[in-house]
Parts: sequence; structure tokens; C-alpha cells
Amino acid sequence: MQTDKVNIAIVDDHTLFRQGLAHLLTESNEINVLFDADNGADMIRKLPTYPLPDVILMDITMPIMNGYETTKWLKANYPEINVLALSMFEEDKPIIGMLKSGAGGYMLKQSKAADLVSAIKGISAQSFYINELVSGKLLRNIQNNQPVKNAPIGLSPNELKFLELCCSDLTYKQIADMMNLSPHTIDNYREALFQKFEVKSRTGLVISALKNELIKI
Amino acid sequence: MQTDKVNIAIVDDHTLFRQGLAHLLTESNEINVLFDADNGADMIRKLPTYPLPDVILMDITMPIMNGYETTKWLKANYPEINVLALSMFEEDKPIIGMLKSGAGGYMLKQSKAADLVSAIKGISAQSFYINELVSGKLLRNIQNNQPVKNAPIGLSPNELKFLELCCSDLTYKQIADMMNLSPHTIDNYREALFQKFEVKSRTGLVISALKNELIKI
DNA sequence: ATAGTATAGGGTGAAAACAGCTTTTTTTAC
DNA sequence: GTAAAAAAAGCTGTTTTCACCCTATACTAT
Repeated sequence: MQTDKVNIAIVDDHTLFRQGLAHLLTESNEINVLFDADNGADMIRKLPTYPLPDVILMDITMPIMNGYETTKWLKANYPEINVLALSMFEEDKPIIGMLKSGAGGYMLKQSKAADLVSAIKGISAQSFYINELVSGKLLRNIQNNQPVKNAPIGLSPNELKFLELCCSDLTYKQIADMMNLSPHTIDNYREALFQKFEVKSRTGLVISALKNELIKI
Repeated sequence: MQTDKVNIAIVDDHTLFRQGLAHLLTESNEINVLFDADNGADMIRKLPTYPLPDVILMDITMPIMNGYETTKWLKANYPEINVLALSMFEEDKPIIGMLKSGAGGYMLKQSKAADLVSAIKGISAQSFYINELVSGKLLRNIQNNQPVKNAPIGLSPNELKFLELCCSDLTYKQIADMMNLSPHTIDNYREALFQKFEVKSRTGLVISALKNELIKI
């Protein structure tokens, strides 16, 4: 029955979670964990050294290469591999963002193991797995006819750098110095990000960026 | 050899992590996972229905009843149970805080499984497990002779409530309204927390509170 | 009784953050 | 080479945050 098992890989930066999940899924006898990786770059390195997985479980916030980038890379280079996003948060933007990046499903880390196994089997058979979490977002997105509202947030490299520096006790003036930019330019970044995240304060921005898995503390 | 195994319980609010970890540790053949729980209150409810564990793996930030409270409760009611704290962050204050609450060790979720098994066995045999992470903090704490510096942060119920409301797009004025307090009283809370966390801005406060595992977003 | 302590509320000035709009410089594309 | 677009910088004014100093009340420990 080995061939009937779904072959998967796990990409997540928390070793205990990654390995624990691997054991948990292996025990289900329906899933075979080929390998696991610390982040996207690690996955790309390991991918050629194993049989091609049917499904890759993908964390979003990771050092070096995050889930969005890694999923896009997979869709460009291995479109036959299905990606199932795994996240702590159920915000609109990361869900829509991971789906747009090419993920076929989105599960919460608060899920039960049986549900995750169902999702993996579903996505392996049908290339997608739409649970209530995802279908709800998609439906509301269509019904409210807000094509931009829940769009994933695209940031320039400088905006992302700024966002990371925002998660600190630094003033904007200090951030400007650190980025070798005028405080006025920092003002532009701030205003752009406030609009993108629909917030009105730096604190709101930071919380929102964390929930949208764009930064990691 | 069943009786030679270390009996443990796992308290953590992320189901997949908790169950994954349980399977991972069970496979080591040196550890027996008696039960797991969602948070401190859930653990208290389940504790009488199982044999007493030797060690409890304890997450810190959890809904309803967090790791600090739960560890204190355990030390008061079941002092013979050893607590091993499990956290994502290596800040001074949660480490000192969990040790002061009664934990016998502190491990990161980024650890390798083998190291966690060692820690569990160590704490079971000796009632404590001091790794480099913990010993370093303790040593620096002594050497620098800063009895207060790294002290865990104690908050009044109102301060905690304020801290949670701080993690948002709300202004202090709005927070004051929501807490039915004068903005001046909110000012007092803010100043007290800025001192306790050694920060100078609301953003710094929020990041610090997250890293110290006092709040959860 | 009263000194100590924790909590709530008050006022003011300065610094930082926020908002909006304009201009210059640099990149990019045709 | 030049037009369009994007990034960086400037200007002005308002709001919020931050810092510091103060008073009042209520609880509590000796």
C-alpha cells in the first residue's frame, strides 16, 4: 500500500513543530513524509534529492525565503506539486495571498490532525482543498465585489525593510537614518503602508503586518 | 520497560503542534505522553483523570490561563510535578519569569527533538534542567548584580487589559473610553508599562509584550 | 490613628506621529 | 532620447503621544 500513500514535504522554521507534524502524519498510515525543510531556500536545495512530493505543507513566515515566494517558485518550477498553506492566522490577506501565489488550500495550525490529513488527501486528489475558512473568504470577496479590498499586500524591498524597522522602539527619524533616507521619504513609506493595510497608526500597522505574516519578530 | 519511561503531559494551544510533539516524543521510546491540554484550565480539569505526570511541557502564551499562572498553580497544588517551559522566544523576562513561577527548565520551540528528550529526562531525574540558554541568563543576572533588571513583569489586571487594547489601531483616548477610565489614568498605565518594559514608544511596548509572551495576537 | 501603597484623575509643554499636497530626482520603457 | 512612472525629498499644519509634575481616594498594615 506504500504507493497509495500521499507523499509530502513540510516547510516550516520551527523544528519541533515540523518534526512533530511529520511523525503525527506518518502515523495516519495514509501519508508519507519524504523530507522537511527550514525555509524555502532549504526546500529548494533538498527537493532534487528526494522523489517529487505530491503535496508540500507550507508555513508562511520564515527566515530567508518565506511561504509566498517559495510557493510562487514551486508553481513556476514544479507546477505539478500541490501546496497547502499552514498558518496561525485567519486574516483575509494571507489567505488570498497564498492562494494567489499558487497554494491549493489553507489550513490553520489550530486544526485537528484528522482535518489536516483530509486536506492533504483532498489537495492531492483534486489539486485544491476548499474548507469553510477559504470558501468563506472567496465567497465574501465575490459577493461584496471588492476586487482590491482583500488583495494580498505587495511591498517594495524598501517598504519591507521599513516595516521590519517599524517593529521596534525606534522613531521614524532613527529609521530614516538607518536606511540612509530623508525622514520625508519615510513619511511616504508610512503613508503608503497605512493605505495598504488600512490602518491609522504605527501600532496598527505592526499588528496588521504580523497577522498578515509579512514580518516575524 | 514501561515503568522506566518518563510520563509527561503537554499544555499548548496549537493542536497540531501539541499532537505532533506527542507523537514525536512517543517515538523516542523513553517518553510516555499521558495527555495533552489546550491551556491551563483544560490541564487542571484533565489532571485528576490520569496518572500524575513526572513532567509537564508548558507553553507560555495561551488563552484563558497562561503558562505563568498554570505553573504557579502546579507548584502550589502538585509541587512534585516538574514543569519544562516551551517558548518561541529567548527574552530574559519570560525565561526568568517561568523559572520564578516554578519551571525547572526552559526550551525553545526551535530546539531539536533529541535535545528536548534530553531536557525531559534531565528534569525528571533532577527536577531541573539548565541548558546554555538558561545558565547564561542566570549567570549574567548574578554577575551584573541586577536583581530587578531582568525580573519578570508583573501586571495588574487593568494594566494587562490596557496592554491588550494597545495592540490595535485604537488611540489612547479610545482605549480610555473602552475601559471607562480617564485618559489621565491611561497615561499612568502607559508610563508604568514603559518603565517596566524599558521602552519609549507604544510600538516598542507592543513588540516587547509579545516577545515576553504576556499577550497574544 | 496613620504612614504606606495602589489606583484614579488632573494639567501642561514638547516631541513625535499623522495627513495632504508639491517638487525634484532617478528608473524604466518605448 | 524622451515620456512616463516610481522613488525620494520638501513643506505645512493638526493630532496624538510622551514626559513630568501634581492631587484625591481607598485600602492595609502596624
